[in-house]
Order: sequence, then structure tokens, then C-alpha cells
Amino acid sequence: MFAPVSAGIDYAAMEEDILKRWRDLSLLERIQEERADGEDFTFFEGPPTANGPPGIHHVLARAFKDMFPRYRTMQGCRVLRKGGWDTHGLPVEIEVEKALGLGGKKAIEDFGIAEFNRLCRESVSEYIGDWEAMTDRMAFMVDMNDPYVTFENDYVESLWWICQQLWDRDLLFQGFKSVPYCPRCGTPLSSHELSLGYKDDTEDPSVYVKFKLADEEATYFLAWTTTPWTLPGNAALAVGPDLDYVQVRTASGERYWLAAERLAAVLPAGCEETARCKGSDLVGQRYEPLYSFLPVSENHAYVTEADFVTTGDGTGIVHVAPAFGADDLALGQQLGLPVIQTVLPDGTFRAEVKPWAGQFVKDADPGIIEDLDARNLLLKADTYRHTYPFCWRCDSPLLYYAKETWYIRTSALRERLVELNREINWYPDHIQNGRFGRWLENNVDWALGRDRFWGTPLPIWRSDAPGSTHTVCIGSVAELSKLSGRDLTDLDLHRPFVDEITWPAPDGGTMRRVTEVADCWFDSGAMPVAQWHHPFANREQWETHRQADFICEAIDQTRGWFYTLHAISSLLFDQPAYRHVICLGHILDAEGRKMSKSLGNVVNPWDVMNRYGADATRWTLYSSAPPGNSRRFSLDLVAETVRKFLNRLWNSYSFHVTYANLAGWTPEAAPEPSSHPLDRWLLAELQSLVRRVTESYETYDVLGCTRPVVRFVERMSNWYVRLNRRRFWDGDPAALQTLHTTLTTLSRLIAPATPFVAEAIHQNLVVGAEENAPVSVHLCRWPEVDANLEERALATAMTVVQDVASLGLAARQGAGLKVRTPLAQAVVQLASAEEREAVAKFSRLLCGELNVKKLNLDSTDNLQETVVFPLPRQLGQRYGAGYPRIRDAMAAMNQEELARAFAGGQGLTLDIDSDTFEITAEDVEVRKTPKAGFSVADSPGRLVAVATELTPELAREGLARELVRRIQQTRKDLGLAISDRIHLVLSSADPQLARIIDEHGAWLRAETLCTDLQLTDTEPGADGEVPQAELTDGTVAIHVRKAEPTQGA
RNA sequence: GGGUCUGUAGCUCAGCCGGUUAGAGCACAGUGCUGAUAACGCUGGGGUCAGUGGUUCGAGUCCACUCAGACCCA
Repeated sequence: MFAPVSAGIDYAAMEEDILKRWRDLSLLERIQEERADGEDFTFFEGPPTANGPPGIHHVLARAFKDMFPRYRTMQGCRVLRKGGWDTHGLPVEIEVEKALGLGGKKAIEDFGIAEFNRLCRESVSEYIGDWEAMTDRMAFMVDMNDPYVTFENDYVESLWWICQQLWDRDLLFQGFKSVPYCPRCGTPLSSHELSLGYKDDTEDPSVYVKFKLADEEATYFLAWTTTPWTLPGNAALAVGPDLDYVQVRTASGERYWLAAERLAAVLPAGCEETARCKGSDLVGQRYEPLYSFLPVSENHAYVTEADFVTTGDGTGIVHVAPAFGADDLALGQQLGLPVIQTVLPDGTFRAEVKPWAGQFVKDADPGIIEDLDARNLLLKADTYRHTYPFCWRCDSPLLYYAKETWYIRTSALRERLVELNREINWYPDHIQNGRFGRWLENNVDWALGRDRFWGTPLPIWRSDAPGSTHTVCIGSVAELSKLSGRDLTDLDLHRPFVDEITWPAPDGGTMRRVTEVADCWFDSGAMPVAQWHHPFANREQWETHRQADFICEAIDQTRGWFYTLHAISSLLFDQPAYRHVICLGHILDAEGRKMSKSLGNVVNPWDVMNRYGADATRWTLYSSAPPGNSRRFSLDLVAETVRKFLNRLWNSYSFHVTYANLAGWTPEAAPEPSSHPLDRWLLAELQSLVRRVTESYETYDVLGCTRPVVRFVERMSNWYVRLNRRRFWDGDPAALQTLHTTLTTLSRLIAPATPFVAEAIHQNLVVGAEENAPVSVHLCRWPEVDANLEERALATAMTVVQDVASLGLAARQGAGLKVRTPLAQAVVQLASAEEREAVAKFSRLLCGELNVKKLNLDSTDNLQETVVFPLPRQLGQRYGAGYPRIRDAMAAMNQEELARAFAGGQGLTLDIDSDTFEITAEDVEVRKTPKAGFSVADSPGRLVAVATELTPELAREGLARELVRRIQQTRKDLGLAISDRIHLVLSSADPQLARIIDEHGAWLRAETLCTDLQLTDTEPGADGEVPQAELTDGTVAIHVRKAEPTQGA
């Protein structure tokens, strides 16, 4: 006996039961034990930060992460699934800063770094419980008991080791980075801080500046800027190489170079064009610097080309100041331009910039404009409105400012990064050469340092002796202990404690740590190394798992984790960090808007999982859209998954258990193959499904793993089970075995995707019935295709049969004939002998489906009359009185041939009484009417006609079925069990009743499990209590009473 | 402003190498079936394949541009 399964199911409750079962089994531990000798499959967990509760988008990522490790486990692999937590970084600091009400770096320093970092450490585990609960509830199988944690000393020490590796290979260096910088708070802002403070319609100066050519008199390049204060830092001018430039002479006699497209907007009409060329022709021209406050040794003050030059505004010639703009700096680094840093960190000009020394740069703008004007270097000055960033804390306008910071020299290995990317399999594949590939091709050095507090301290110590460059990069705690002469084993590897470690420098100064901490993306990108505390421990683990077989995150990680993993692994080990990567699109709300707290449209994963269950949630995410697409998500979609997939599966399962138990059936260890065509068909379909799904798992095709299963379950439920109900009722072992095999195979096939339902089925059908069965479906081996059961011809045959059934039902409906009324025959006409053979094999099935006495496959009769009807509106308009003649002439022709001709695109030319009429296919309507006595439906190449004549015998049989149907409904309404016996009294004044019972009584009693049937001839009144059925000339009342079970039966 | 992706029925999505009249599910309407099913069948309404131009005998599909949305970068 299987445990009874009710069709109505509460998935959430079922899942809670299964979770408990897994806990009792210690499933994860058990899997790791049983697969200890398996081939290795390595999954890397992209670590989340637990300083906020998980949202539905985290469920999305975790659902996709879960499938493939589970699949590999079922293929026998030993799967690494180590959890991890990302704990450092600015977002964490900002949360704590807000909670403490601190305003900026200075305030944090005053508050105390030690206490601040302690609070950060606390904050990142605040929601760890929520995350663990969500992970557990959705059945993301990951080891949360032994996760890597990026703030732990072992982890940080590995990061130090990496820094030292890079340092030793001259890949770690100090350079400039342009950052949005708040002069008041004295700190750079991160991109998400930046996005908090943009203001539209900010007014700034708009100045057109004249740069005099070095070796041409009275000739200038015109450049445009909204930040005059950056002009003392000018190092070059940039043009677009493919843009057209003109030199024009103005009325004053001066000549200006600018983009041809900008001429009209910048200069008054009437200028004379004196030269024209491409931007690339200007490259290399030298000009006289506007200012020379700072000594400059490098080559500068010439024209170069840059792809960021546009003609949307300005002059098409861009003033380049590497000390400030990010584009400028990148270009400058590429060309070796000097960083002319004229501005101090507090936003004022340095002393060397004499006229404006000490002045806040923005306040100096008018003075600079005045100065340029006085020196005849200003064409014009105006104001300009645009979007400009402000500090979200103090509202000061931000400056883009090149700051000295630590870099990883990734650009030195740019080519190698691109090459190694070719070894990675990307899903969707466009990311490889698209977003990610392009990003790598344009790789710039990785700015590693952050002027912050809660992060991995850069392990770089430098002598504080004036002018000293003595610097060391530490690679381990032991090394630091040795250098500092202290045992630092228990040192917390964070600020401020690490900063306190100093020692005498050989040049007389003191070795002090640089104050920066590492970009937190460095932490997570280093996890392949640091999660093992490599090279200090776990050598074997590290060797085995240095490359992931599979990772999966959302698309925003292309420049985040996907990049940092790739960069670190390529630089250190010259190999990609991962072989397969699924890059997910973002999740949107039902209206297609981004989910955000401010819009209040964030879906809480618990609401979804509590209502519909984790399986339904997971399956919806897998199957509703390609993984890489952004996807709309709503509860309705999950509800649809329940209805259209899970319920159909569950009901088939419930059906199977009900009838297996009724028949006392148990599965056979080695069942005989069934010869029943429907069984063979289902098993053949099952084999194709296994083949298809397996291929999809092998190729990381998530839609291929899921959508075919939906189609299969639909056919299993609505075709196989429905058509075989009689066999199940009869306890046919072949049918029960077929459905059993199918359901248990299916449970393994869906186990990686919907682990709960799969487990529920497995527990009841397999664990409950077989000795030595795996205790969990997740310990089973993946199903294999049984080639003996694959019969492709059967699948095609069945599609013909299904089409014939549809046509037959359409034909019945066309004649208004209820399916319950039997008809004498259906005539089926098909295009080929193969199709006829297929249908013949299933003719009994089709007779039942269409409720006809026989199927006639041999008729060649013409069952439809064709009439080609000339349309009066069109032909009448064209030929007026000629229309009746056309009509009569066409009516006299062979309608079949005519219809064929028009269908084939031919027209018709009629010559009647010396008049000529041209008739096209648009002028006629081909009407088909069924032959008398039939109702017809057809599809291309197929036709089904049902005989419409209803003899009294057939009518009585139909009424008998109607009676049975009413009695069964009554049984249901009375709440009788399916196997309960009944007493039945039928009352009607219509003498037909007796005749019906005479002819069909035995059948009726068998169908309704009626042990005692009585007839009375009282015509029932309109008693609403007693169910009734309509006969031809009267009504019959149905009295059902449950029969007491016979003693001992 | 730049890059990548997406845009097909009211909604969620298919649509192969360019090839006949663009499909499915949901929702809606009618109707039928049902002792497994919260289901199911049949019929129907519903489409400027985002837009414009081009290539081609032929374009939802290829190319260019435009528009809208998403993400990343400025």
C-alpha cells in the first residue's frame, strides 16, 4: 500500500514536511558522504551581504544556482557547495553611518574606527538568520555550516598573500584615479552615493577658450568647457579622428579650428573657411599652454585623438585635464600625459597657482575667465544648464579629482584576459564577446584602494621619512610578526589594529601602513583562493577546486564578481576562474518596472513561498523566460505554474496511488514491457523527454530542462491517464506499472528543479515500496534513456490520432450532437497509408473518445459538397447586369475543379455571349457543405465526418449514459467513496425508462456499483431534493442510498 | 552621451537556415465532457511582429536608423 494521496494539496505544508524529512536524514551530509568518491564538480557561491533581508531577486539567483549542482550530484559527482558571505565595503559602512547619524569620514574617525568597525561586523550578520531561513526554505542546497566569510582573519591573510604575489610581479602600484570627490567631506564618493545626489538644471559657466597653435600666428584651437577651474591643469586637446574639422577666418582676422558640425552654433555667420580636414590630420599639432604654474617634464600641449569626442555640444575639441576628469585621466595614462594637479584635497588651488591660491576652485571660475579674456584667450563666456552631481550628505558640488591610490595593473595582461575569456562558456552567449568581452578589451587598471574603514587593509607599509620610497608589501601574518618583532597571531586584521603595527625603517623613518583598505570586490573575486586560506592551509581542497565548473549571478556582476574572479585568476594563475557561467537578467514587477523599495513593489519571497510553495516559485523562475532576460514576476505567474504544471503532476500521482491501492498493486522489480499501444506510447515519450532534459542539463539550457517537462506532464495527464481510466479502475497491472515507471522517472527528472514534489513522490512510490531504495530522490542516479522503449513512430502516430479526435469532436459540435449520445459511425479520410495505419491501431480508443460505434477508414466517398459562390458585391460592381450570367455559368461548371483552380491561384475567364469576364480568387467564396447525414470537420490532408442520424436505439443508449452520469454525480454529492455500493430507485412515468433499463441495466449497475435497482412509475414532481434526469418524454427521479457492506466481505 | 540586451495577441512567452494563411498557455465568450484533476475538449473574438527605410523573387527573421525599456559605463 502506498500512503493515500489527496488531489487537493497544500504545497507549502507538504514542503515543510519534506524539509523536516531532510533534516532527519541530514541529507546534505549524507550526499557528501555517498558521493565522496565521485568525480569532482565545483560550484562557487557568489557571496551575498547579509546586512539586509533577502528579496525575490536573491531567490532567483539561488534557484538557478541550485539546479546544476543537484543534477551533477545525481550524475554521481562529488559537488563542492561551500557557502560564503561578503562582509566588507561601503554599503555596509553607509548603513552603520546612517544608524549612528555620522556625517562623513571625519566624524567616523572622531567616533572611533575600532567601534565603528565593530558595528560594521555586527551589521553584516544581522540578517544572516533570515538568509539561512530563506535558503533552507527554498531548498538551495549549499553548505551554510562552513562558509567562507570575507572579514575573517584567515580570509584576509589569503588576500594579503595575493597582494604580495601581485607586488612581487610589479602588478600592484600607486597611481591616479579620477573620483567624484566632496571637498567638504574630504572623501571620494562611490557610484551609488553619487547617484543619490544628481541635480538637474545646474547652472555652470560655459566658456570657449582659444588655444594658440605653437607655430602659426593668430590661429587657435577652440575648446569648450564648463569647468574653467580645470584649465590650469590642461595637458592636451582631443579631437575625434573621424570627425570633420574646419579652419575659419573671422572678421577680426583670427583663424579658429573647430568641428565643421559645430561651426554654425559657435561662431557668427560669415566666417570664411580657410582649411578643412579630418580630426586625425590635426593629431600631433602643438599649442601654447594656457598656464604653466607647475613644472611639467612630460610631453604635453598637443592634439591627440579620443573616441569620447562628440559634436553634441562644444566645439568638437576637448580640453584634457588628467588631474580631474575620468576620461581625461584614462587618456592621459594611455599617452603618458602629466597629471597637473593644481588643486588640494580640500578643493582649493595650491600655492603655486598664485592668482587663485587658497581659493575654492569653483569660486575661482570668474577670475579665470577674466584672466583669459584679458590675455585674448577667450572667445566667449556664457552659462550652461546641465545635470551635475552634489554630495548627498552636505550638498557641496562634487569635483572630479585625480587622487593617488593603489592599482592592480590589469591592463598589462589585457590580451590574456581576453584570450582566457574565450575558454569560458557564457549563457547567454552574447555576454562573452558583448558586454564582458568589450569590457575586457577596454580594460583599465583596477583601482584597488579605498579611503575607508571597514575593509581588508592593504598590506603595504611605507617609510614615513621625508622623500622616502621605501615600501614593503606583506604576504602573511607571520611575515608581519617578524618585521614588527611582535607575535601578531591574534591580531584582528582590520583597522585600526593593523595600522598600529609599525617598525623602524632602514632609512631612519618608521614603517607605517598606507591608510587604504581594499575594494570589497577584491575580497569576493579572490574567493577561490581565500575560501581555503590558501596557501596557508587546505592545499588539497585548493588544488581540486581552483576552478569552478559553474557559477551563476545576475548580469550586473559582469563588471563585479564575474570580472574580479576572472582578473585575479588570470593574473595569478593564467587560467579562467570558471568554465560555465549563467548570467541572469533582473527581476521586474508585473508592470515591467524595476523592483525597488521606493516604488514599494518589492515582492517578499516569503509571501510567494508560503502561498504557493518553493517548487512553484522555482519552476516559475526557470520556465517563464530565458535566464538572461529581464523577467516580469507576479504571484499570478506562480499560480499558473501550480495549476498548469504541479497540479497536473500531483493529480496524476494521486490518481495512480488511489487505483494502485484499490487494486492492491505493488511495483515489480523487473516488469515485463507492456504491449498496450498507449503504454508503449507514454514510455516512448518518456524516453525522448529523458534524452532532451539530460542534454539540456549538460548544456546549461534551463528552458530545455523545464519546458519539455510541462508538455510531457500535460500529455500524461490529459491524454494517457484520461484515456486509460477504465484500465486503472480494472486494476490493469500494465497500466499501473507504466504510470508508476513514468512518475518515478519523472520525479528524478525534476528533482534538481523542484526538489520537494520530486521527493514527495519518491518517498511514497519508491522508498515506501522498494527495499534498498535510496532514502531520498536526491541520492538517486539520474535516469537513463532506455533505447528499447524509444519508438519515434508511435509519437507521430499519436499526433495523427489526436488530430482525428479533435476533428471528430469539432464535427460533433458542428452538428450540435452531445458527446454522450452515441453515433453510428465516423468516417475518417487521411492523406497516407501510414496515417491510416496509425489511426487503425487506435480505432477503439477513438471510438470511445468520439463515442461512435465504428470508425470507417476506407471510405472514398465525397463527404463534402463544394460550391464556388461568385460574390455579388464585387462582381456586381464590376460587371453589373453580367453578374447573373456569371453565376449561372459558374454553377454549371464542375465545382470541385473550379475550387481547386482558385485555390491554386488561377483565375477564370468566362466568355459568355461575346462578353468576357475575368474572375479571380478574391471574387469568389468556396463553400463546403457536408453531405446529407454527416457533419464534417477537416484540417489540411485530414477529414472526419460523423454520421448524424440518431436511431431510437442510439438515443436510448445515450439516455442510459445520461442516467449513469447523473447517478455518479449523485454519489459524489452524497460523499460516497469510490468503491461504495449503492441501492438505487429510479422513478418515472415515462415507459421509456423500463426499456432503457431492460437494454442497459446490467451496464448501469456495474458502472454505478448498484447492488439493488428498483423502478417505480410515479412521475416525480418538482422536488428539488431529489436529483433528476431528463428523458425524451419525461423526467426520472434518482434515489441513491449507500448499501451496507456485506458481513465478511 | 557610449556599450550590451529586450520589444510578437490584454498578460507570460514560442517562432529553426529568410519561404504558404504568425503560434501556445493564461484571461474572455459560447459549448461540451467528467467517479483522478483547482482540471479537460471543441469553437470563437483578439496581431501595424515597436517604428521607418533598405537588401531579397520573398523579411517577425538579415542590414541601417529611430523610439521605448533594462543593465553597465560616462
